Amino acid sequence: MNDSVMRRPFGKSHGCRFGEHIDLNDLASSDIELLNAAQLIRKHRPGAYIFAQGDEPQGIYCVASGYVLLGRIGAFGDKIAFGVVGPGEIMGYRSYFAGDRHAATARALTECRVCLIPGRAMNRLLDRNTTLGHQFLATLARDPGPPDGLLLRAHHVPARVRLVTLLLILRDRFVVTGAEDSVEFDLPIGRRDIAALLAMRPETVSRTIKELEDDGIAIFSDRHVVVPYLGRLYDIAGLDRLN
Amino acid sequence: MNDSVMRRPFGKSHGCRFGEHIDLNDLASSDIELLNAAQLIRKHRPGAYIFAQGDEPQGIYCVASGYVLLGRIGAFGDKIAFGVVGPGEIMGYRSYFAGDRHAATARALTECRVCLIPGRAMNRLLDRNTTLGHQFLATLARDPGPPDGLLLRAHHVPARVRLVTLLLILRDRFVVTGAEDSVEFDLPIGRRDIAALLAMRPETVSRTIKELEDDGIAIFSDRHVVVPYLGRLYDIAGLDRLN
DNA sequence: AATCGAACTTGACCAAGATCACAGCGCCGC
DNA sequence: GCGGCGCTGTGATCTTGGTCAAGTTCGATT
Repeated sequence: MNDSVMRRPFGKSHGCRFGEHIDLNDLASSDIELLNAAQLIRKHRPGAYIFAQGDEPQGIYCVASGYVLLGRIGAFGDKIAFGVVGPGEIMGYRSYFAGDRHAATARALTECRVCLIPGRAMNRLLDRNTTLGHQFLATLARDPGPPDGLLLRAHHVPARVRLVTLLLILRDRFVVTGAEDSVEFDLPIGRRDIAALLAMRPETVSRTIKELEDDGIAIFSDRHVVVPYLGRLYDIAGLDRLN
Repeated sequence: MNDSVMRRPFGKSHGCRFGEHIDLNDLASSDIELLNAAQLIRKHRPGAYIFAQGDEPQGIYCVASGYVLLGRIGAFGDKIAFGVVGPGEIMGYRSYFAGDRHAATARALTECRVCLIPGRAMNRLLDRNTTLGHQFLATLARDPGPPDGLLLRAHHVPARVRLVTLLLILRDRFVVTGAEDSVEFDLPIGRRDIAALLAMRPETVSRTIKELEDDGIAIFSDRHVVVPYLGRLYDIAGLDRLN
């Protein structure tokens, strides 16, 4: 990758509008100077990686020109793209603010120029300027972010795994007895709501519960659940692929 | 609903910890007084609605005790629950910060006490206290939020609808010609990436494209797309159910 | 030109889960 | 008690889209 690095004055002219909801006009000129001094603009050719899943976030990226594809690799090795970022839009901010490693990979779709606002500069701006903070809150709140949790998985992951995952979540909250490796708890919701939570039909919930009972993984009496070997739940939720 | 309203001093003791990532210890005592004065605590019985999809957000809710089920009704009338909120956790903040109406419905699962921090007080706190702002940024960044967009729909919505939705999204960005009701544009990505975006297989993309062509809805030549009647795309993406 | 390979298409088959239909069952009001 | 209603379990069938296995096209490399 012969991506080149260069500096350019910050302003509306070069395309870094910072997305729809963030308006640089709200920045004081001293803030804009800070941006100018701190930003790094890089040029990428199609296919180049701008950042990759697992990387430590360096700051916030803003696409000046061209298009970028966001994707991620799920817990099961499923590759999924979930967004296209175009001129004037920002990316990478979710992981940055969360303080986690990047949950997504950004790959140049076309030739493109991307500028990076280093985290240090970003934080200084946010402390000076509460309006900018409000705008970022709004931007984050509107952006659904990378698909994760039950939902994405819902697509490729069998019903049994989804159900077991839900059991693990509810276990924490509604435990009755927690001896050794076995657990006993009460579901706060009926089959109907379980079905809704897992995006499937009540009938399928019934059948899947029966499967779990047949396999000795959990015993259900109405809303009461007994799990003899908690480890098995983790096995199923973690990586099935085998069974 | 005989949900009662009452006031209580704000502090760690009554369970309003504001979620994992937000620590009220960071607030100055004057800020805490502000919270005490502004908050409204309500008691709800199981099944009661705390807020409903489409409501105008009043502020941010914090569950003091009990459990709340979050759900939403999709564009197609599909009811889906997507989370359970327990003691010390906050909810409703996404819509509040986004400035949109609530995208979800919160229903009491058990008897519960929920306190509401009105928006006005919230904003004042945020302006005084940039640390709190950072904490909310982190909270928002970590919270996947209500499932929406292509992904949730992916589950119940047929491949054809997902593909058409993608076409509508890409149309905006890559238009070549935009006469009257017909459009012509170039896809920035290949079939493989389309498949990844829509969480399906390249084979299925091919087949679905063929269907669309057979139905005269769009004509594909490699990456070039011609849509004679744009309205039809909206029909398919908006509410199929008929076809 | 010959070949290789990547991206795409097409067809046959299969499996998971949705749908439809119906039967228990508990609960509530009368 | 009786009758209805909503939730739940069970069975039969169907549809969607994933999987596997060949082709096809096209561009790049030698």
